[in-house]
Amino acid sequence: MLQQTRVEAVRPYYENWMEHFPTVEALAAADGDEVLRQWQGLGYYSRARNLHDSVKEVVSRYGGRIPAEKSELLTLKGIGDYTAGAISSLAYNKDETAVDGNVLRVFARLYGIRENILSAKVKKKVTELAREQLPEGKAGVFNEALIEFGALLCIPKSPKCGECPLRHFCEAKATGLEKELPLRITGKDTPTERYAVLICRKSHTVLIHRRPSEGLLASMWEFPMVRCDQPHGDGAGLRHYLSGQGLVVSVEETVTAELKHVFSHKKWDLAVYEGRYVSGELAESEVWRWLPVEKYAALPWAGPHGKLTACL
DNA sequence: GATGCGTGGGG
DNA sequence: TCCCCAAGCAT
Repeated sequence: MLQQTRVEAVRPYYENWMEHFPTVEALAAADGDEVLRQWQGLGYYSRARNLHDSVKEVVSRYGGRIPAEKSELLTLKGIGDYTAGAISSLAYNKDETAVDGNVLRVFARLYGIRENILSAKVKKKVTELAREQLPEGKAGVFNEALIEFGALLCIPKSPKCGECPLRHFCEAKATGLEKELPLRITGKDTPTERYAVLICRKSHTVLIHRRPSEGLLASMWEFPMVRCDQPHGDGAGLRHYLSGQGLVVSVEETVTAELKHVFSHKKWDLAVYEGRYVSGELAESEVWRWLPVEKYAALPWAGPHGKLTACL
């Protein structure tokens, strides 16, 4: 859960998770959709699938005990160099490094590394430095201290150098680069897309759609959507077409407040998706479903849609 | 090596 | 309001 995610964001999910799946056996036996549902809203949903797969592997291959050896941990889905090192050192006190974003930042400043910390080259260099410093038999507390140090003191912006016990040894501080380092050079920025969401009601059911098992928000359920920032996926044109059919449909953009307003009216019954007419005759399938309102809570919902189910 | 993959909080 | 970015991994 903590991979690329803040502790504050994880905490409530972790607490809830441990109540639902208190043991590896319980998680291994759980239904995949239920696992995804408990992860709903946390992001990076492949982590949930990987964790489920790995825990099943731990039960079937390792008798329910998570391996201590890094080489074995690395064979599990969703466990890479950092997580393998963290489990091996923190849980079993093996002499392994655990270089995460915090440790990269700390070493970049401490050693004045003026290179992109997102590169494999710097990651390798920092791992070597950490390996040299690693106190034999104390890797667990050492790694945790490094990580906590980065999370609490040597923070990304405005590091707390005044309280730092290492301020007299820090290359970045000595050269006045403590706010410039570490260097993070990313690629091109992510383009924005706009979608219209359709709320389509038929008696006491609502039309929903399951996303593909790979890619963005994989396997999550959502309300039907159409691009509304390009000519061939125009939400306004869609509304016009549908009203010409004598149908009552709502087409709104993905703004939570607007969708709450849409839900409050409860009078829609049909929709169009990707230019194809979808009617009450639409057969239920793995992908499309007319879902009774009371069953919403049982499914994993994509992004903002998950927060709307309470409105139904 | 570069890119896709979420979400929410803080400056 | 906008931008940055947070205990990475898979492809």
